[in-house]
Amino acid sequence: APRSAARTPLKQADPQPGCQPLATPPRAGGGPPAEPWTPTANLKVLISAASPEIRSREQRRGLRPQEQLSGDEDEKAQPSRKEKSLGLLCHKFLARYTACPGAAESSYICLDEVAEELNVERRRMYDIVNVLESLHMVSRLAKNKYIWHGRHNLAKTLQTLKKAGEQNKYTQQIQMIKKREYEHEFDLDGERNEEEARSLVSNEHSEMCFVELPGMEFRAASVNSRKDKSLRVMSQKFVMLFLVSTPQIVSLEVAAKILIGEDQLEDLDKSRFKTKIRRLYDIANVLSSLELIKKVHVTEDRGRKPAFKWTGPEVLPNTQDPKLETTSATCISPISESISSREQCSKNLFPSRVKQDFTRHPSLIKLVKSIESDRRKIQSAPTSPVKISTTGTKQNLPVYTSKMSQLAAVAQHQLEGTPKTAKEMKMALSGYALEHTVPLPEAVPRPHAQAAAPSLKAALPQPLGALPRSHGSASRVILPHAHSGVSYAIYLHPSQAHTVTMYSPSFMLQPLPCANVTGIKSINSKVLSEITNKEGDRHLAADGPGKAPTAKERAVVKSESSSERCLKRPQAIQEINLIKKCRSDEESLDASVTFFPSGYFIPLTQCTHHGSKAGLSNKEKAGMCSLQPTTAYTSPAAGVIPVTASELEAVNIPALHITSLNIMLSPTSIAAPPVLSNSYLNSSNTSSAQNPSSSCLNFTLQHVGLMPAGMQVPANPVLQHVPISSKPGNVNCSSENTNLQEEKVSKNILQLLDHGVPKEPQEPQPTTESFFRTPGGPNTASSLSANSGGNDRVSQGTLYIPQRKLEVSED
DNA sequence: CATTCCCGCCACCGG
DNA sequence: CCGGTGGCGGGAATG
Repeated sequence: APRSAARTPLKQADPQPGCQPLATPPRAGGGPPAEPWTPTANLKVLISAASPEIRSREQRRGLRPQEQLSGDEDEKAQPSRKEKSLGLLCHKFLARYTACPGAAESSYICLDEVAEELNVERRRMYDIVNVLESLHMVSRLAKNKYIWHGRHNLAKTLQTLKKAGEQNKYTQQIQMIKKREYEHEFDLDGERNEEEARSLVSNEHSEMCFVELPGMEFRAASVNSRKDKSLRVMSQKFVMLFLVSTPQIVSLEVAAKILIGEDQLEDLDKSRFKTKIRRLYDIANVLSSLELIKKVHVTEDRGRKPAFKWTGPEVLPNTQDPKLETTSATCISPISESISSREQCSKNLFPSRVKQDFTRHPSLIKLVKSIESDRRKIQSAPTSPVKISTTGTKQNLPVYTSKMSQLAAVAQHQLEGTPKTAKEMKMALSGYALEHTVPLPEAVPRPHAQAAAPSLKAALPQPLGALPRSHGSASRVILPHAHSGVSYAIYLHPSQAHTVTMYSPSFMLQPLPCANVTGIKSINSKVLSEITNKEGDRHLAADGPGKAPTAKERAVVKSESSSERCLKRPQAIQEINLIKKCRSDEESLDASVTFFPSGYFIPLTQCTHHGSKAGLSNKEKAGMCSLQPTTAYTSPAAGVIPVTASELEAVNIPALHITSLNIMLSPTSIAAPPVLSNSYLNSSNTSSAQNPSSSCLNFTLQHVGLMPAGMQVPANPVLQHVPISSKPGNVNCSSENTNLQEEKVSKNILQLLDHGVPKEPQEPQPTTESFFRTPGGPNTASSLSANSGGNDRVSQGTLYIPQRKLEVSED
């Protein structure tokens, strides 16, 4: 009995059209005339056309009661629910901004006005804007104002989201859920154990964080408001699901489960679930209006369930522009990030108790604080002398340039307006094309080319970029982004913030569609392949579900090529060493646990191997104490793993970015082909004998989150092999310390840099490659096919999912 | 009855 | 203390 039902039935308070315009709604009489405003208006028309009859019928009904008014003709009609739908509303909204070619003004959005024009309550506007914001199609400027960006950043955003999704292991999570379902159905109730085990393992839902783009990160301090709450975040996650799943179809049910912690028992949360679904519908409606997804029905054994299919642009891992180099990946930039020490967290949306169990590992991070203020200043001075070096990335500039420029710029390009007709093809093209084709806003000074475009695909690491300027309290993590070297920031939930990590892109192995493995048939494999072809060989590796061999081959190729441009591994190593020196030893161990390149949470259990409990406690503490000056500082290099350098190399974790420090090495080298990773995983279970390096890899993977610890590695032993710290206790501390120390650390680091660390490592290094080729290494992937057959739970590496017939019906 | 999802109360929160 | 935000869930409209 939460909120009582005070629900008064007065629903029609009405701004109703029928009545006279009270306040002069702008659109006073305008009922009938379709909105003139947009050229694209047609779309909406069509849409609305959807169910005319119903509406009409409805109308009459409505009129009857109290009428009197009908004096006039207009049939303004009553609304009919459909006409008021969010989707339609969203279309109207989009129409407004979408099509305007040059009008700069159009780029500003004033909620009130729009609400009025569209005649809807303000509340609804928030729904729309929030999801648009999650895609970075708009950003909030100030109180009632937003700026329209259109699809400019869409491609980047999607890439980022995809990456994030991969890091979150969404693919696996989905799998898991499906599996669970399956068990339920069939298996009577067979193994409960399994379930439990699973639950432990999995769930890492992580975070609640909001992924941001560099250019628009600002939210002025003041302006920035509520911590990101769900809708925004939920929307991003939802999108991530599409991007990572192979048939790009996501059912509401699954999405809801994932978005919820999913960890908890199900029963009780019926209501929670329901609410989640409701929200998803809201989001879905908006996304549909954007033509990013479309509703379909998935028919599985158990009946058909509502689902959505991604119709947006394919996300390509990256792009091209071989121009890069310039900025060579490496950059050292002083970043400062502030973590808000205090937590501002009040409540979390996702109440998962489990949360605590997870340790955060953010992708890159940074936590420093301080400089932030500078940044602000900088803003004022465009040409500020600050040399943020950021060499590579040019994005910095833009950043401070600030919104103004952006705005202006943005205003200009809006294209998009893809009219419905051409749809898909167009869509795909447009998305992509637009992105690339369209120059950034002129206003923004874009220093040279974008960062190099790694020819590799997504899998590759990207050059790290500059760091983002920080902002206020929210702690952000930056993700280096692929092309363009743009960095993205992720806002972490405050509580999690303290943990720092290094991000190494290399880790992002993509889980890759394991369709084969799972046994799920991808309906559209054809489609995929087509796409792939289309795109050119370039990106395919990542996505193609193709057969292992092929994929592999490609992967290999890629890596090679990539190697050229890659980073200088040696340097990286050196740096690392340096760091190590600096840092005190004790931490080292933990560090390994705590920080690892992937972002997001990893269950401590995994990390520690067993001693999760302790970890928990620490974690909590960490949160609380946020910053106390610690005496110890050591290095924050925390990210460094205790593993020896050589080992690291072996593992291919070469590039460590020490974000906190601001020293970033470009990861480059890595390019671990997704396929490989996959296979590797599989193989792991299978073969017990692994060479050290492999174990290392395993370890790494687990930590990273690629592999759920429990699942993949059959025996814990693996962990043991790893040279990691043997001390159990340390783990805990690390996070805490890290946090505390960051500031110091960063300083130290900087100092170091000044002194002797090579700043611009440019030479390419041959490193990574070798790793891959190493015999015994991951390459050996035999396994893909091997496992698929058995469905037993045993093979943990892969979840076996019964093949179900999946039919997608269009609607 | 089931699926969709509109509506708007009301808790927050920054100013 | 106010007004913008936006979680949230009842329950109406639709299917």
